[in-house]
Amino acid sequence: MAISFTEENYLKVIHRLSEATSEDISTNAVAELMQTKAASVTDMLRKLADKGWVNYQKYQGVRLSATGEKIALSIVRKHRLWEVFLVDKMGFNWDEVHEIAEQLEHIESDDLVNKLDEYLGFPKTDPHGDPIPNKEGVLPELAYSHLSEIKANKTCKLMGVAQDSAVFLQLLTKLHLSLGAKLNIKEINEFDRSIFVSINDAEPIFISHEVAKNILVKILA
Amino acid sequence: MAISFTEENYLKVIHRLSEATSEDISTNAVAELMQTKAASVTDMLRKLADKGWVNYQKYQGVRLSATGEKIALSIVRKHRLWEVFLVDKMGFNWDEVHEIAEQLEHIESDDLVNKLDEYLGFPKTDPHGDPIPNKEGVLPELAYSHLSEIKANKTCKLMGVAQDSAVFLQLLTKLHLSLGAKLNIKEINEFDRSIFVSINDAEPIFISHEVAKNILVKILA
DNA sequence: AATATTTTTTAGATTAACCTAAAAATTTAA
DNA sequence: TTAAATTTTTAGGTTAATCTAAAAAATATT
Repeated sequence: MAISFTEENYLKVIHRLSEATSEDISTNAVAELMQTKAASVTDMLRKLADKGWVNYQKYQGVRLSATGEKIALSIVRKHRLWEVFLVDKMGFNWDEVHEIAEQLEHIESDDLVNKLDEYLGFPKTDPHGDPIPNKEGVLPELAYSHLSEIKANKTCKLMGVAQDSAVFLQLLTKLHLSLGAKLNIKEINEFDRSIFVSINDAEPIFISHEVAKNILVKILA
Repeated sequence: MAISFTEENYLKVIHRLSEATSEDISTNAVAELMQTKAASVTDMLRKLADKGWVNYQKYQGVRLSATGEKIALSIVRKHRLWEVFLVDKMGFNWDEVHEIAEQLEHIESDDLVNKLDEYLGFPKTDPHGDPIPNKEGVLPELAYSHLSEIKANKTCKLMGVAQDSAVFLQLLTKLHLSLGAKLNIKEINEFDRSIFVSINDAEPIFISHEVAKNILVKILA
């Protein structure tokens, strides 16, 4: 069945909200991410339900059907592969690629996506550490921790970020925090849960709790 | 001023028709290429004229304004650069890339286009031999001849095609006619203007006038 | 449990791009 | 040079996606 640009964006947004919770997704939550009004969302949810891509009962919220999930994952796959392309091949910084990938994710050609995947060397994650679904739509489970939850004196590796906003990514760049960096938690300040961290064995720097919450790490020791 | 997907396609089509003639472009001609009805074209032409992208007087046909020409050329530039990408980097055949490039040409990011241009090595033509406008929108004049106009015993080089349809390109591939091939016209048949041509000094093969008309060549000797 | 608040839906419009059918203008041909 | 044929435009609708305002349902609060 044919799918429009807008329908794809709705499925993507519902998918993204569903990752954070097992509850049904509210109309208002979708409206906020879609930057539109609740009334418009209601219309669209009815339409998506008619097409069989979501399960929706009025006043009860929405969730993706199996088909809807498949479509959403294929869009996520395209988005993340194009981000890898933009950073690795085109030389963009990680904070510049989101908007362009939002456009590229709607290009329709399975053949192209799979060739791109191969050309990029079948990457497992995008430039922000987010996992890339494979051809079958299977998302590798990465199970990372938030830097804010790591105990003092632990060593870990920066594997991803919980937020793709340009301002956040630019801040990380200024702090010399990039994917793969080795992080050693020197001290956790009781006052505001800010931390002192040594990046790649350099002099420890100060990091706010807010920043630490949005950094995903793998514990090394 | 904001431009829609559809408006871009109209400008592209008017541009393409304008290349073949210095006359004003008729509503019907646009309708045919846009695969729509004349009435819809009239609506759109009025709108494009309001935006200053075309000069249009009712019943008199349409032509691109300077601004419109600029926009059209930037779309052509994107289309052709993406075609080079698809063939050179993704490994597609020249008859498979048109539809995908029709989608990619609407991706909006000057930065990306220029980075792509550089990544591809600033190509002068796309995989069909069509010239690629530079950053400033200047189209290199290539001035090729149609194979159907070349005299017997002349040698020439296949530089492009006058048609991008998959069926035509697939036929050329079957006949071993590809960009850069050296062609030697052995004989022109008076009966139907078909010709015998040797490709890269191989045994001469038979080519119909219809095919020859759509092959662009540079005369060597 | 009744009321107040919030969320969601319905009703009715709007806009872009398209359509059909009929009218008007242009072009071709007798 | 009028009549016929063709092309183009106008008039009036349709569909997808949106909106505002008001009504209905769900949730929270006293």
